[in-house]
Amino acid sequence: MAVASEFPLGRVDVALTPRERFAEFLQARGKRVTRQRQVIVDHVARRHEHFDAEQLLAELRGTPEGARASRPTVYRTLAEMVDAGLLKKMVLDGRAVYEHDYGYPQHDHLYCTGCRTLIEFTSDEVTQICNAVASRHQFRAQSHRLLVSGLCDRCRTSKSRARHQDRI
Amino acid sequence: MAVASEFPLGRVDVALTPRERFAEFLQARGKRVTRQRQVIVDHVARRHEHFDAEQLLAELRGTPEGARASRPTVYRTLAEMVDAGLLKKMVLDGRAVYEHDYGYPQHDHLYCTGCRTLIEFTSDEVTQICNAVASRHQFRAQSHRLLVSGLCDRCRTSKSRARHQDRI
DNA sequence: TTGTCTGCAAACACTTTGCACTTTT
DNA sequence: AAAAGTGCAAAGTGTTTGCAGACAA
Repeated sequence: MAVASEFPLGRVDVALTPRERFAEFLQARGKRVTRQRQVIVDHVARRHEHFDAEQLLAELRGTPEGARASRPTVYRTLAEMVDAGLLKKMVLDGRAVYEHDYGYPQHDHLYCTGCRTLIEFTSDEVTQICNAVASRHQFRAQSHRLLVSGLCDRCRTSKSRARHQDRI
Repeated sequence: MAVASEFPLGRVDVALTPRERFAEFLQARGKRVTRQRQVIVDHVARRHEHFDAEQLLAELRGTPEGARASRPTVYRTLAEMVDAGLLKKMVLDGRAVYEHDYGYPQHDHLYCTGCRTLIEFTSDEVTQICNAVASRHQFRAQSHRLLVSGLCDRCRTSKSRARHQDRI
């Protein structure tokens, strides 16, 4: 059994910064480039791990007055960033989790149900299988999401075993 | 590119009926075999499609007086059935969706973002890839979930295009 | 100026919980 | 009789919305 190449994921060369790309997207839609939207893109661009809306909100609360945004605005802007192709959204344990999409290669995840850590991996084969299956069903595959859940080395050997195994 | 065998999914021979297996599970845990729990297993066993808690609840509302169960009981019992290995739970569009697990082969899904239909397919290769990736990361893979989303034939050609593409 | 955006508070959908009463064992 | 389960109403959680005032174009 062959498995596609795998490598540490990182930023790939892209023409525009996330901020620029978002501004472009907003303008194309007749939306406005507001202070809040910029604060959010910039902050998100600085992060490199997965995060959820409340986490982001909490982080913004810790920044100077002028660099904050309210809860509704955070939610609204995250949705726009997904539309803009800057972020990818997935639902885990009942809440939405975001990760960078812009300038990052397609990848999937290992999820440790013990410590709730996400680890990224890539596999071209998965994509190929998706396409093959889709065409067999007259489907046009637009994307796929593969989540392999289990226990990481640490959680497997530690006493504090996995809890949330039912909430994939 | 080779893709694993694929076949219409159906009930596989198993020793016990879902009702019996659930009773066994309950007894093993010192839980009681109540009228409501039986009503729910039986009803679920009769269904063969994917469903969510509110759907099930609505269906039970339409049955004779003695064959109903309250919302909390439905939610509690579905969780128990997942524990018992009778049902599998997945989260789609923000709500939990259940499908049979007992006596059914492992499979994955195509999801049409237009009409929100789920289509099952099997692929041994996916499982193999999961295991290979997991072991490379010192993970013990317990399960995986692969969702290929896109548009089915009908939705692709109809005018009413997909909406909810962001809520996988 | 014009129309969009923001933030507040309130509403939401889905799910879970506290508790007095009922039922299984 | 003892222990666990049920249903009701109420509380939660994460997320969305209506609307008046604030702001970008």
